[in-house]
Amino acid sequence: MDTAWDVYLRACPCRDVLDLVANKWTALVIGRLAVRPHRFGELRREVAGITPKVLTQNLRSLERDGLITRKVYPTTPPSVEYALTPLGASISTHLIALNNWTSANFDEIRQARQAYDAAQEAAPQPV
Amino acid sequence: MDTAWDVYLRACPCRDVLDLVANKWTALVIGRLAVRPHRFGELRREVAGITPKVLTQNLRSLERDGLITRKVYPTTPPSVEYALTPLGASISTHLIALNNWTSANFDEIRQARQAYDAAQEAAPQPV
DNA sequence: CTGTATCCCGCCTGATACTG
DNA sequence: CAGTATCAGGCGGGATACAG
Repeated sequence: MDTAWDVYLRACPCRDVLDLVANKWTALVIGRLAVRPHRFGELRREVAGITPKVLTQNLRSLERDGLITRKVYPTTPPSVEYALTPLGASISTHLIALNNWTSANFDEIRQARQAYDAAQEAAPQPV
Repeated sequence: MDTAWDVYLRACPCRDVLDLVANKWTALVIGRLAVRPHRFGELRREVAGITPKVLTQNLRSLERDGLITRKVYPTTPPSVEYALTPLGASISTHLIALNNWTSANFDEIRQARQAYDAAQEAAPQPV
């Protein structure tokens, strides 16, 4: 077939890592785990707004990629602890750097957007 | 309403930047522009597999965020040049760092995936 | 507590064709 | 050359309910 996707993968090895941070939640989850190991319920609460299904999906994916570990404690109320692996910790650094960049440049981006939008409204194309 | 999305935005200012790298192409485009300014057609060729529509969308979004500039030269065959702004250049650094991380750890991730998948197949849950 | 099962929906993406 | 228009599809995400 040689679809656009194939071409794309060939062109960019960074695809995988991008996919890692490309979804809405994983970066958040990693950010939480970078602080300390967390249990499922803790993540569920701290990563506010995430549904259990999606949280599970993310956790599984991260586990599969070797970025986090999943440790089950066979206690009567079952408890599971998720923690960053060294690999996960090493990428969390970059994620945090990216986050810092955002914090530092957020205002500038917001202003750029406002300016852009204002310019658009000022000279709208006739319908 | 207070949807999950609202909660999410409240919880994570990094959302915006994540959205920036969250889609399939923007990081690629920025990567290209980090090398040198490009014209539309050049990007279209170098970012192999992207369709003009999606490329336009990405470019517009990036422009709106103040990460790239769009300069139109009113030549007879119209030509448009896209280039990184200082802001765009500064984030490209992090994107490249992330890319380097991937290159460095790609094998490890691949192995983790294979190991995980093998373990899953070895002990599949009965249907 | 830690998930799983279902169904639904919207967005991003893509293919193709067309225009200034 | 540099886009825009239109239509369709897939995939991730979301809500709710249920289970071990």
